[in-house]
Formats: sequence, C-alpha cells, structure tokens
Amino acid sequence: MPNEAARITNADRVLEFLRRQGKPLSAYEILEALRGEGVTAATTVYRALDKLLKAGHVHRIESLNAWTVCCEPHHSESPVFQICDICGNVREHVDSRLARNIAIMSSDSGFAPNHSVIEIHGCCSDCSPALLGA
Amino acid sequence: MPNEAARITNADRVLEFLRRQGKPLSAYEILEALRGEGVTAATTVYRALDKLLKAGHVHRIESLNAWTVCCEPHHSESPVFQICDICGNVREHVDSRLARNIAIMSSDSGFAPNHSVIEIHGCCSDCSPALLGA
DNA sequence: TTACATAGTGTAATATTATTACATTTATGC
DNA sequence: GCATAAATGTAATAATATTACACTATGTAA
Repeated sequence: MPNEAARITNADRVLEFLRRQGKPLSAYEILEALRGEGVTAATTVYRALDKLLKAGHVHRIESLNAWTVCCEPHHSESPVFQICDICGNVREHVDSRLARNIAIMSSDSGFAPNHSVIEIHGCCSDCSPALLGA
Repeated sequence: MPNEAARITNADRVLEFLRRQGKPLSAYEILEALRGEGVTAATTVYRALDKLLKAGHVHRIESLNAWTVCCEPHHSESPVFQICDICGNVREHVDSRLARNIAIMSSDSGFAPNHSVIEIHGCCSDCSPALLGA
C-alpha cells in the first residue's frame, strides 16, 4: 500500500538540499554535496532535477546554468528572477503585469507562448550601497 | 593609417556567417562552418562572439546556448526573443511596455537592473496550424 | 502469489559548451 | 625604430549535460 513513510528518493534529497541552501546551485555542486548520501553520478542529479522541474518544485536559471527551489510551488505564471551579479543573491517574483505584456505581445504577433525565461541581472539593494561606497 | 580596407578579423567572419544563416547557432556550429576560413579553435569563436556581444552586434540566447545577430543594432532596451520549439525559428522584439514594467518592478523592490534575459518559448504562427492538423 | 507495468536507480561512457594559460603576430601612435 | 595595444594561434582542461543499458523496487490486478 502507498503510504507517507515511503522511501526517500533522490528527488527528495535534492529538493531538501536546495531548500537548505536557499540559493541557486549547479547540478555538479548538488552532486558533490550529496556524495555522502550515496549520490555518485551526474545522471542521478539531472534525473532528480528533471522530476522536480516537471512537478514545479524547482526552477532552472538559464543564465546561470543553475537550479533553485520555487518560492511558492504551483503558481501558474512564469517566474521572474532578479539576479544580483555582485553577491549572487537571486529573488523570485511573480508579476501579472509582465505576464500580461507577454500575452499581448504574443497574440499581436501570432505566437503561442508556452514557457517564459525572465532573468534580470543587476545589483540588489544590499549591494548598491556597497557599490557607492567603493 | 586606419582605413576601411582594414584586415578582415575573425569577428567579421563570425558576424557575416551569423547574418547569412539568420538563425541562432552554437559556438561549435560556427566553428565547424568557419574551418574552411582558417578558424580552428573554440577560443577563436568565443573571442569573436565576445567582441560582437560587447559591440551590440549579436545576442546570446541563454536557453538555447546559442548566438544570433541583433535585428537592429544599437537599441538600448533589452531584447525579447520568441522561440518556436517546433521549427526553431527565433524572432527578436523590442518592447517598451515590458521594459517599463521591469523598471517599475525593479524600483519597487530596490533592485538596479543592468541586463535582462527574456526568452519566450512556444509555437510560432507558422507551426500552430501544423500542430492543429496533426 | 504470480505476473505485469511503471517508477526509480546504478554505472560508464560520451557529448556539448566554455574557459584558461601562454606564446606569437599584427596594427597603431609616438 | 620602438612601445603599446589589439588580435590571433594553439593546446589543454573545466564545466555542464546526455545517452545507453542493466537492474531493483513498488503498485496493480488477474
């Protein structure tokens, strides 16, 4: 019978680790971190990430080749990431105005959107003062 | 003296090739294509792409790991790419409403944006009918 | 309880994309 | 000519991602 004490899968291990770290990590960083738990091959990590991605538990940050937990699973709109190029901090937003812009631009041009990659690089509020002080 | 009959550089070769192809290509696809012109190493291609990127002549499509010519050099706003996952066609847009909303979201959250990656995956108008007919 | 289907895993090899380091050559300004 | 910066050549290696194939665990249903 299926029960909640089900076996811990590699996807569980990867998700838990990403949650603990709270920042985007590369697949190989995850691999190194989970060697102690018996994860020994890149394939294993990519398989886990693939499942988590399809389930909406993680996102891939294309411009960093990195993976991060979803801030609030099951939102339907495409996430927007603010990426601080100074400290590496990444913040996820869900913005309906932006989503609307994309919908309008798409219908205007006869394009049927499926998934959007929106990654804004810049400098976060923590680092702006530091930048001025430099 | 500097003149317009200056030597043809690798950047020139890469840009001309990307223009001829009119679609995003990977660095290694460019490398293979330019072997006949004496380009023999990945480094050479990456160096050329780097110069072209800084000069605003090409863009990098993060979610495809590919490179493409800029539709209209020297626009200041971040480009938006519509990527057809069926036929691979990529179309570049510049959208000031989107740019404005990114600026608003940024200032609201104390983030100083520098460069935005906006890549919309989906199905273009050429392929939508084909999809229905399938 | 067997049989089957499906999801999950292990392992090795390989493909793809990108960078580093160091030596050399070519253009340009003085 | 000489100094300097820009561009190039070459080799090695790093970082990211996929493929193929064999095997194990779990759930379902005759």
